[in-house]
Amino acid sequence: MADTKQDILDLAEYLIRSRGYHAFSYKDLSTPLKVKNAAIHYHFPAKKDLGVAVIRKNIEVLQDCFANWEGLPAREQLFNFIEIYSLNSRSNLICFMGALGPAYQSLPEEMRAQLTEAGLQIRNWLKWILNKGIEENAFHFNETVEEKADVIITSLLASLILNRVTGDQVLENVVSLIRQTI
Amino acid sequence: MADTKQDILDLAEYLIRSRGYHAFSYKDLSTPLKVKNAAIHYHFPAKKDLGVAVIRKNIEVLQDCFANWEGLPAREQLFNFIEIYSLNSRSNLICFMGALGPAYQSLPEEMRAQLTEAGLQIRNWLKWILNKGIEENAFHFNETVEEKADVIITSLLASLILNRVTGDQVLENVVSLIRQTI
DNA sequence: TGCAATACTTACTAACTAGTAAGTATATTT
DNA sequence: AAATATACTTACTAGTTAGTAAGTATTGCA
Repeated sequence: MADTKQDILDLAEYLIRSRGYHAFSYKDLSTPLKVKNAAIHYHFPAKKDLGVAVIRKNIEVLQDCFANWEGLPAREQLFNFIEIYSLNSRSNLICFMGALGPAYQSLPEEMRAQLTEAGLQIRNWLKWILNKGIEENAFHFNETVEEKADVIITSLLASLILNRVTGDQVLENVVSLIRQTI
Repeated sequence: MADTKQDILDLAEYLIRSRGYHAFSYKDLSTPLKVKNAAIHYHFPAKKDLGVAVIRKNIEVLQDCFANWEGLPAREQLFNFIEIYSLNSRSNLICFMGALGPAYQSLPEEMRAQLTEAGLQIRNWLKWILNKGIEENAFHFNETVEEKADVIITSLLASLILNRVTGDQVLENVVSLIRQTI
């Protein structure tokens, strides 16, 4: 038996991350999955439940990554994190934060709360890994970890967006600069 | 006589930059402006015409800025450019590229073309001003101008997005780092 | 064997969407 | 004064949207 719920969630994530939350409908899910729209409402009563589930899934995947990297040198962990964006770029997907963040003010409250939590978690992990790298004498930058963390997260996030708009070089340039200035 | 067309365009820009292209309707324009939806179709026959007009307006405003700054030292021009983002942040607006870029694949072809053109123009100006600053001995960075330009534009763009999601410090941190590493 | 839970489908709706055709008031030009 | 252009309104539509109530087939369990 096919896991319809998982299929719905995976396709919803793909649609959100390639078109945006407001640019896909239940039909965009039901037609390719060959189910009726009521089947989607059975698993996710409202569209916002689908949105929340997609954000939660992304948070959990990230947390699993962070947990699996535990013990690795800070430099390696940071480069693994950056590699996620390169993989996204190759499959022409932007990250969930880049897809949903711009529409923040038009999102249901539950989605906004999850998005804020996700953003804080990623930022906190980045600050933590930068501090760890400083302690390990692996990173040598003069700015504060808050400044460095915010530049890394923002430039990676927007690179995926601009890659689609102006071409494929943006992420490569950004990754190259981060590697040189860390 | 009120300039309805300009009012429509201004409100459409506000709605796109606070909610996104797919999250506003003709009703969101007609109700506050106290006109009927047909009045909007009179000035902008299709929704995509409104989208194209908003992008074009933003391109022209930017080009006017660049023209007005001509003659100023590169450092001052770059800081003026950064100041635009601080102003946007204070009025809780993201830039048109941050609002429309994530939905790129779901936008009408005419809008995509304008968006790509806008992205290339901004990137080219940034590269040009960075080169100018190097010639003036005002900038001292070791990376390529392409890398530096891409990090500046992406981190500013995404700072406005993350400021809304996680709080108000992101843009300040990013601006501080850019100023230190230029 | 019967009961209940799970995972749907069928069939529907109310609200909203962008968009249009035809009419009207006002200002401008000839 | 008549004709024309501008800037709308009125009144409508076809299609889409998320969402629901009721029915059904299948599975696992007591």
